[in-house]
Amino acid sequence: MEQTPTVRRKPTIRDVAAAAGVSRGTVSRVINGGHWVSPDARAAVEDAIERTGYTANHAARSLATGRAGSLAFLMTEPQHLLFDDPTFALLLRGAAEALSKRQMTLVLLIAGTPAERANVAHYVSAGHVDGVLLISSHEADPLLESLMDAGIPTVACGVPLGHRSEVLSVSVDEAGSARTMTAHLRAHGHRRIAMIAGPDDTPGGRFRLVGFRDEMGDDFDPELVEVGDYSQDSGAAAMERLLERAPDIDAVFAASDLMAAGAVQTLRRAGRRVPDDIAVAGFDDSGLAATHEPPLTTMRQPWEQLSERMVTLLLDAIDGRAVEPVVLPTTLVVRASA
Amino acid sequence: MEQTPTVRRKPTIRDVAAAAGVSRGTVSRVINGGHWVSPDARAAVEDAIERTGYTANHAARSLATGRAGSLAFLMTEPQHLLFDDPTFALLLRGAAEALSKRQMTLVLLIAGTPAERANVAHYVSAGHVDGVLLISSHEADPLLESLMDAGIPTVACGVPLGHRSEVLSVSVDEAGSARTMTAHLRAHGHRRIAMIAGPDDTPGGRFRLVGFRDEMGDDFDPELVEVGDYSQDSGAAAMERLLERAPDIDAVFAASDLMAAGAVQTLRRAGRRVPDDIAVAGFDDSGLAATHEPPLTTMRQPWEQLSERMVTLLLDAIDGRAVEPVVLPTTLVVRASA
DNA sequence: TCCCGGACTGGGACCGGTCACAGCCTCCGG
DNA sequence: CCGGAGGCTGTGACCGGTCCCAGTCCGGGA
Repeated sequence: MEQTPTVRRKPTIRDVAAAAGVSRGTVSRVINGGHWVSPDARAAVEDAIERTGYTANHAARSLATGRAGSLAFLMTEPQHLLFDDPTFALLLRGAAEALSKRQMTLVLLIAGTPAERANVAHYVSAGHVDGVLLISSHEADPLLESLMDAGIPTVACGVPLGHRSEVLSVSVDEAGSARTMTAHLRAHGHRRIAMIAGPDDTPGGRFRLVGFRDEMGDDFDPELVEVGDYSQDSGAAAMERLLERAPDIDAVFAASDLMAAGAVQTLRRAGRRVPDDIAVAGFDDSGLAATHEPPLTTMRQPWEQLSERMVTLLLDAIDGRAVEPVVLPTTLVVRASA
Repeated sequence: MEQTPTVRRKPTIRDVAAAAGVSRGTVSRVINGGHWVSPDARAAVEDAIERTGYTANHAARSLATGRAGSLAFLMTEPQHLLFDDPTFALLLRGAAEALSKRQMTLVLLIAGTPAERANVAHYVSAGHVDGVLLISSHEADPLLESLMDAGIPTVACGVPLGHRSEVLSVSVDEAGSARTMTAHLRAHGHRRIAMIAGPDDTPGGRFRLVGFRDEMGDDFDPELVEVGDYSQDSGAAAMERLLERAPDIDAVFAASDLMAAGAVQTLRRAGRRVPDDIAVAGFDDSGLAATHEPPLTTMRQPWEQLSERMVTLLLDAIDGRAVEPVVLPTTLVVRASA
């Protein structure tokens, strides 16, 4: 008789039970906290787990408990932003770490194309994930709407515009942050302050502009506002338009560090020195702000907190605990550019 | 009698079967390709799926088939690289898209701390994923070793150093690329060419230097080599050391765009103009190369192909098809800096 | 007319866990 | 000596699919 090669199967909970001389139930109890288990049994099971090299089967557990043990990190921005904008990476990393602490995992979903967007809700319902971390939604995003209709626990990054108010979100105080930065610029004697705002259909685009306008008060001049899409190129282009229209501006507040970098690029080409001739301020305190030439004065978003709070909020919502949107403060970081 | 709120359960395959008037087996067959199913039955099932809003339960399928339907994107670099280096984002996005085409998902794993690294192999065995895309391994990485020991299909990005040769990988022709760039610099009349190499325990660090040295031939001067860790700061620091040691260099070849950017920063501070006084070349053609001031001459890595090939290679390995490591070509992108 | 094979279908067993319940033992109070 | 309460344990049912085998139906060749 020939010896079968014995393709050693992965040990299951039954193997562990047999090895420990107890039942499946007891093993399960030990694995999940271990209440109502005698010290002897617990020791035997732990020993058996060690000996057999047992690892719980995730799919089986998922099936039995009805929970996936993972969350989706859903990005809906057009592609170029993902690999240009360092803030996404910050959020992603933070979320992954927050989850790994909890023995859960992050599933990355990119819904850039309309086709991809269309089946995200469907896909998410398939039980892949317990909830969704929605990154950067534009106004009245149908995707968010369909997630909510499907009853999928969702937490947005930034207050989603144009939705029923119950949408959960973690955001920063956009308007207040913009007021702080504007006040900083005014305190340094700048009067002709321009703003390169973000898209009006994003919270950062809309409310940072609101804060800027409020703080400027009577000095606010709509001529000095241009809009970009947060990218460096759009900042450079906006700066060109501003310079053409109002060559006398003495400060620029951009709604993202990338746009600020673009503005500096344009200004340099135009022969203006930063900050001597014109001050430039950004927003985000993304990685590039500190290494930029000159280093950017900016509003620091609390990235670690943002992702951590998004995760806790979402998990609370999933577990049915009482939850409400979170607003975090930002801090002014003064560097050389303004 | 009170009306129970009817918490409508998600429809299962049995509900569909009942609605279509067929058996579970037939429904399952329709879902999976639909061979050996009569046109009538197929139509009835498809209609029933539509009506009931059925979505396959991923965990159940996973349990029955023994496949997770997802791959891990495992990053082992120290944290700061993730959010500084845009190349990671490129790979990540490419991999996510390649998988979404195949109805699979990407699970993001970050094993930065030793503790995290320690249980990755254990974790991966839990059945979360079918295989691992390993990003950026340093020499003789014990993590890779334990993944291989555990029999987990793994594909590395870049040829892992210090391992048995059977490790699957997708990489670019590092040495050849470096020769191409070096030849380009020499063709433009540069003779005192310095190199800012990557860490010697990474393939990009080691083999790009090899290519540089080979191409330089007798003109190679070990004095003109400095090592960075691919980050912008390290490039700036390396450039400082080079300038101090050999003020007469007329070109610098950095093993990453970020380090090239750092070098330009240092050169600018030192009052040297790029490219007039000194040429600077990078590597990667990451997003920043084109928008950099001046735009960077660099070697373009075929990012989309890299991630796509990593995924196909890994899936082939998982399915037990014959596979071997892949090496892709790079292309020289000439911009203003060199 | 019978038999056979191919197309199609139904249903039991199974994947590896969790959960709820029943049962056991032991100890204590009445 | 009995009843009962706790602490602990074992077991059957179940989660929602897939797989595979047995069976039905039907048409065509002998």
